[in-house]
Amino acid sequence: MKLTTRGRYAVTAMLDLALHQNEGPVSLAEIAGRQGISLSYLEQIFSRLRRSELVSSTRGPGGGYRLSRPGTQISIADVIQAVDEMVDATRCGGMQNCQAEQRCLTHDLWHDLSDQIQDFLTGIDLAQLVERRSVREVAARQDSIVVDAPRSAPLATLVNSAP
Amino acid sequence: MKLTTRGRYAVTAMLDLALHQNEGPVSLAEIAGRQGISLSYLEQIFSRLRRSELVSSTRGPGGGYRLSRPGTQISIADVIQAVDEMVDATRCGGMQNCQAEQRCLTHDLWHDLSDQIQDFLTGIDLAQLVERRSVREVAARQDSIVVDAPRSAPLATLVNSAP
DNA sequence: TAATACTTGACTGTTCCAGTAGGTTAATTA
DNA sequence: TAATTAACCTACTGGAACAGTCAAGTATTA
Repeated sequence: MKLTTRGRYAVTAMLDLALHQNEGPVSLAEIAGRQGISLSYLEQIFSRLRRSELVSSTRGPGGGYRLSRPGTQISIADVIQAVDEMVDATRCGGMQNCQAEQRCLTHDLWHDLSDQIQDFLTGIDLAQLVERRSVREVAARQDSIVVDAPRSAPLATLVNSAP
Repeated sequence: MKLTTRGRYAVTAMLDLALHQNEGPVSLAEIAGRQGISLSYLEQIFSRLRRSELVSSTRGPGGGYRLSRPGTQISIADVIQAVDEMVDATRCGGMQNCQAEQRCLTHDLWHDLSDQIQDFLTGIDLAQLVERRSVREVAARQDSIVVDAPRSAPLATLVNSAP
């Protein structure tokens, strides 16, 4: 089974992206600030998300990331699969060589469980999450608070309007 | 999320126990031999299963373990919970302090996923597993091969023949 | 050209799983 | 009573992978 902080961060960050997409490209520093995730770690995560073509990036000032397709077409399973390996509860990873090259006693059980999880995560997309009341509530709270982002403290662009 | 080899071993061993219960107490050496699990590791696992009162033991020659209640009353969730910590997909472990002492953006999502998994694992008990064709097939295969389980090197004896 | 911001890769500390090793205690059998 | 069997317990270890850091590079825009 694979479901780690990295996967959770990835979904959270993608959801943040979906929430702020209308404002143009979203920089990782913004996401890091809002969601309380290490910027450097986010960079690693988005490198994988980009390779899986879930996001596209624009460089330079004012640049950042955006979803590469509508939120209705990005499932939670897509996101997790991009950053963690496939969610799979079997030991053999679906192969049937769990015990001495043969199927182990509980192979089918874990296989069924994997399907269960997979179906659940495939059945939810980013657009659905954005609509949820609980998500909107937390998002509103986060937007009302300005948090500073680490690294070289490029605070100016977040807080100040005048140079 | 917590679903490791230990949890899988525990379920497999408990299922083995359920399958051979009618023959009296089952020793860990037998289970280790049949299921290809290290004996020492099994001892650790059964120590937890015993503390959770899922199995009871008798010492001495002819001793071993038996289920402490009917297989219909032991769910897979019970077993996994006994050896791994609670299966929980949230980071905060159900508390709502995932981000700066507040609920994080995706808290509810992971909570729902946890429920999903929990329901699935709670809905299956050992007796049901015993009845499954796929289980009976593998069990028959395992019973037809007599393996002796030495203290160390459990896998080597399964594969190699003596020179 | 300078500033911005994405990109990449190497590196590190920590945790925890999976497994090993050795011993002790209790019950049975000879 | 001694030897055998098997549960019971504690400590230790190698390795993997996660979570996170650091630093240098490259592309884009003002």
